[in-house]
Amino acid sequence: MTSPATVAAHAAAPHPADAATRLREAGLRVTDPRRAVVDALGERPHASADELFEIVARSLPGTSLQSVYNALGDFVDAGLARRIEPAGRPGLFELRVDDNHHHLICRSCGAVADVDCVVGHAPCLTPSDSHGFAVDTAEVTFWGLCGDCAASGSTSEPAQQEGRA
Amino acid sequence: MTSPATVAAHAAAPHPADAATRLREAGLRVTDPRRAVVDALGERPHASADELFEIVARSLPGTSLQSVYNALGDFVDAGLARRIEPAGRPGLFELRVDDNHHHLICRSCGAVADVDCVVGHAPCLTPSDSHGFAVDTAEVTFWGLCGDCAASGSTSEPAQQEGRA
DNA sequence: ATCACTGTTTTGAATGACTCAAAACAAGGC
DNA sequence: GCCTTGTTTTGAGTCATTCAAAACAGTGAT
Repeated sequence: MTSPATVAAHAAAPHPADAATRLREAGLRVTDPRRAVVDALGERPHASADELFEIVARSLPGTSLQSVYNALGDFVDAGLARRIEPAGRPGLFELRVDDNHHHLICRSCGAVADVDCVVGHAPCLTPSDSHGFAVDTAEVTFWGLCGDCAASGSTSEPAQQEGRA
Repeated sequence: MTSPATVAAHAAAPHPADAATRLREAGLRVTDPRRAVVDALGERPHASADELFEIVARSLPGTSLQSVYNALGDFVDAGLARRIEPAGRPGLFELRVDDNHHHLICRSCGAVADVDCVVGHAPCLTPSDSHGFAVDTAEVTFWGLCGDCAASGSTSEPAQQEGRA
């Protein structure tokens, strides 16, 4: 975590670079588990460590859950991934880090969808009274029911389901 | 008490009623632990179950942490309290439930302050693309440094500190 | 290509914040 | 004051995550 070269100027690849390149650009060593985690994140945005672990297990059996946690922690530190923590749910990870977007979460099934922030940059909203705080981020989470759950009566199980548009 | 000056059209007492009354009004049985928890919540908004347990222990030793959790859960179910869950921190409870206000949280010491409303571009409060979701709530959390932490160099310990209202 | 240096992975255990369950107990209506 | 039903206690269990030490593997220099 104490990498001398702090934030490598990740010159924001114009298109999804492959895992190894992304890792190198973020100043991280390229290892099999890390590559697999990056790929898993690409395959499934908004996945929990556990879900990523399962995906990784398919392409790289023998990888430990701890390694997935390590990789994710390193990614977040290196600015390669972002972690969101919806109330009452395990943390979720995503690769979209360069824009200030928000999330839409289904109360019933937990599906998550991205919402673009028109403002784009960090504090897109400002409190009416900031109580002396120096605010740097406004985190916005929209709660509701996804189309499927609204259709099926909202009483569904918290089955894991990705909010595909 | 107070002069019944204007017609209080709303059922809820316009000013902080005492614990027992609040409990009864919420349809809950009045017990010592519950009364103590309501009082603790009044004394310290945005406290965790653990903190409330410590406060309760002063006025009512022998109360178990589990009872505090039970009480808080019942309060939330009864609409007497609200629970917020800032990323990376234990859940916090507050008695302000009748308005949809937001929160300002100090990254350094964890102080929390209430924000009545928010100003900014409308699209930030109503998703630009709701991906088929039926949205019912927009939760906004502002992250930053409170005045004290900003002054003392931001590198302070996560010492528990309440953002005085 | 090989080495050493240092970061990474694995294994196993530990933690914090809750939740579940059963038995003892008490609030509130009759 | 009794009875029913909800509440509190005690104790154990869970989940997501973190800590730590030893084995291991990238990477830049040789």
